[in-house]
Amino acid sequence: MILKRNQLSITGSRRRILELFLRNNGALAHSDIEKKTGERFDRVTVYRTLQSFLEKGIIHTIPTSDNSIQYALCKDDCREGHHHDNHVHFICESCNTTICLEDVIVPEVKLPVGFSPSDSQMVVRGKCRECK
Amino acid sequence: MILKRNQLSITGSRRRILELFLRNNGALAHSDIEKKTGERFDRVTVYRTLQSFLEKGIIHTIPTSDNSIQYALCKDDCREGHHHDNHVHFICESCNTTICLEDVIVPEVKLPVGFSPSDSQMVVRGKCRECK
DNA sequence: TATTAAATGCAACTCTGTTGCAAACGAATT
DNA sequence: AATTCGTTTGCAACAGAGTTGCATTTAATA
Repeated sequence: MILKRNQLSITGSRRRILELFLRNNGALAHSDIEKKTGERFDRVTVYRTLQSFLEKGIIHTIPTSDNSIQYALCKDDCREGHHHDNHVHFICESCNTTICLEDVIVPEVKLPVGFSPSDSQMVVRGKCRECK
Repeated sequence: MILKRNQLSITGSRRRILELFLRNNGALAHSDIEKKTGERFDRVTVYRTLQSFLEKGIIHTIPTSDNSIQYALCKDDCREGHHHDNHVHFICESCNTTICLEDVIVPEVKLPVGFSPSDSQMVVRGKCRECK
């Protein structure tokens, strides 16, 4: 709630979707959100809400190999446009949850000559704490 | 050509698509393949061809943040189901090519207690050799 | 070259994401 | 509390990506 003061006007869908993220400590895909809000909002509204959360730096995206984008809350020190989500993401093969490992930062790698990196993503698959 | 002897019957689309991968030293998305084959094959055929290449371990997928799956040739020592594509992938922000950095292997990371990893993916964005 | 299982193309469909526009709503003001 | 104004929402319509069933064609074998 207080979070939203930062930037955006308070509307039903934004409140509801933000609450979802706060309660759920893992990443959510668009389809998860549609399901969990119980079809109370139009698909388009959900898309646009996620879009504005992204722009404001409230959430970040996690690429997955199965072509579904996952969204997760950013830490407080993320500001508009300027993300610090340089942590590793974990996808559990059993329960299929995507978890931000905030304390595990993406290691640097030495690239071949000529390549200059600007951003690195790392996704680890396996079994999570609960499913092990 | 010889590659295909390994597993699958030789058909027009498979030959054509495999050639594409061999000539193109970067990853290809489904749409790239449709374009580059000049609409000579049905969309469905392209999907099914990629599907069977994946199953046989001829190609592997690379997750990207923009929700498009990239496909790239595997090294020869990939066998059915058992992939060794533990290398870093590079996506150029200028020319938008995805490149397999075969020589850069994904580093290990220390996970929190309880998490057991089975597979790691790492994608680096930036400027490639040509665009720098 | 005849046979058979596999691969292809087509049609139809679902799912995901986008855009334009009118109606509804939130926030600030009076 | 009512008014105003810019933002947000929902709807309809659309575009693209991917899937499935089925009839036809084709590759590999004998």
